[in-house]
Amino acid sequence: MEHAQAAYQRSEDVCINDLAKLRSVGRETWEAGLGQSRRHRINAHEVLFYEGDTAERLYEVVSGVIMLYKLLPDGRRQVVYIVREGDMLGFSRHSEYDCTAEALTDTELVVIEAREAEASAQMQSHINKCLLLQMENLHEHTVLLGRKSALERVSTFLMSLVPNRGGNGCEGPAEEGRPDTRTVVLSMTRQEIADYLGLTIETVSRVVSQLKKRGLIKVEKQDSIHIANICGICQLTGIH
Amino acid sequence: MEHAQAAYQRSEDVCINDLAKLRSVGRETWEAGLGQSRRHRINAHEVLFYEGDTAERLYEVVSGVIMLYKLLPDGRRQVVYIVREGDMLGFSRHSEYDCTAEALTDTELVVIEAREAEASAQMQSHINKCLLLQMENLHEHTVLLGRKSALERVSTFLMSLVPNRGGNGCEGPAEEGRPDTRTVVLSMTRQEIADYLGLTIETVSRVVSQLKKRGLIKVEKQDSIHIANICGICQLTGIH
DNA sequence: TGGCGTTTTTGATCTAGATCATGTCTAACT
DNA sequence: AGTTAGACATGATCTAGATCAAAAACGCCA
Repeated sequence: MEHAQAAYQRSEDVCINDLAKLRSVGRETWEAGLGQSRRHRINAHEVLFYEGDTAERLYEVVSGVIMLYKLLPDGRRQVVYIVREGDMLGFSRHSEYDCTAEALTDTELVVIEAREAEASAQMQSHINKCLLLQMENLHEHTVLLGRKSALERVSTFLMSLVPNRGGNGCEGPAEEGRPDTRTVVLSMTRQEIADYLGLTIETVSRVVSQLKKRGLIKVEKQDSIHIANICGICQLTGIH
Repeated sequence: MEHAQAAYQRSEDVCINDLAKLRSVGRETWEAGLGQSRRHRINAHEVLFYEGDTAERLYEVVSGVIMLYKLLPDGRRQVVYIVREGDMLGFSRHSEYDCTAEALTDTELVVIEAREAEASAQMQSHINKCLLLQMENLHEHTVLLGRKSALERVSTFLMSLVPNRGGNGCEGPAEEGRPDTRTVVLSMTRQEIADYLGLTIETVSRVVSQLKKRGLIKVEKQDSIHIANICGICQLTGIH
């Protein structure tokens, strides 16, 4: 299973929860088929829509990162999904969004009117592929939240930022001797990471410190982590 | 938001994470359009497919309950979804199932060849609706796993078995004076519930005992719980 | 109806991670 | 370069839920 889908992920810089396959039926294809396709830009920390808003539009992320979260009435927050380039958001089963969508970075989006999306078969097929991707990612994240330790959660999160590595389609380290290394940009604060991983900010911070002390990572900027030993982190994700 | 979808849920015995709307484009409609549509029956605790199996078929649950779960290599298990009547399973982004599907009760299924499903527009639309439903349920469950206490998790689980109550579309108790009461069938062992809620079997058992002591529920059989005060349980779900 | 394996409940103890409390770093301004 | 507010790290303590260990209840078949 580990290497089963390597064929889909040969391109370059494809993350685990990423989109090589989506791209093959991506924007270029369906955008032409739409009557009008508008673009929209939002800045980091702006809200695109709130949970409960009337769901009239879908969005595809052209560049940037968006988080979807839900709040409990007492203020507890859970980030339920991270939407990256090529992925979509704004799906709704009835008339309202079930999550709030907030930009983690400056973001460029394609706006798709829900009415129009329903009419286009190509669009429907694209939506379908995005939904299947999101389902798989959510299943994986459910395991993380239900059964993994803090160390495993943070390690899994770091691995999810390394293209072509960890979980399905892992290519293993490059040839012998090459350093098994990569710098990843988090584009999330410790609080946002905590709310994504079902932890507190302090626990996230402590795990990061522990990985640093073990020499597995180096914190370059708050937002940017150099992974000194990718396989080492991967061993801590709980999937081995 | 609370009462927004009441219109969809008027029929009778429709659970929160249930399917009033799906039924309107349900089996009757698309089954006729398929070349052949086979039925399949499996017994409680039989496995329909394993994680990693080649994904050639979709299934719709006609009667019974199926759980989808994932295992970590050391044996930890997380139940990621419960598939009930009218809902579908067997979705896959590439060639393999990402979860194991095991029957909780004796189950009757409609079998749909993946190739055929792709060809039928009606089927596609039905699949799409199921995916949207599952996404919403997964988002909700993500909040439960990431942020809710054991008491809140078990209460939420119980409420999910009460038709038309809890969360969206809650109708509130019947008229004044009517007992706010219902017997629900779990169709899951304590271990399966624990693996669904991200708890241990002992914690589930203790919370159930606590609810019993508080007079909110009565355990009729191991598998069957009488909720003596539905609103009382709902108050414990964390969503108020 | 009685025996037995399985599931569930209950109790005692332990611990990972939360919570509470400071201290330190960073980055954006003067 | 110096100031400052927000983000991050670290330390001390607490606790919800896990773990370990029996006991009790269930349900099944002879």
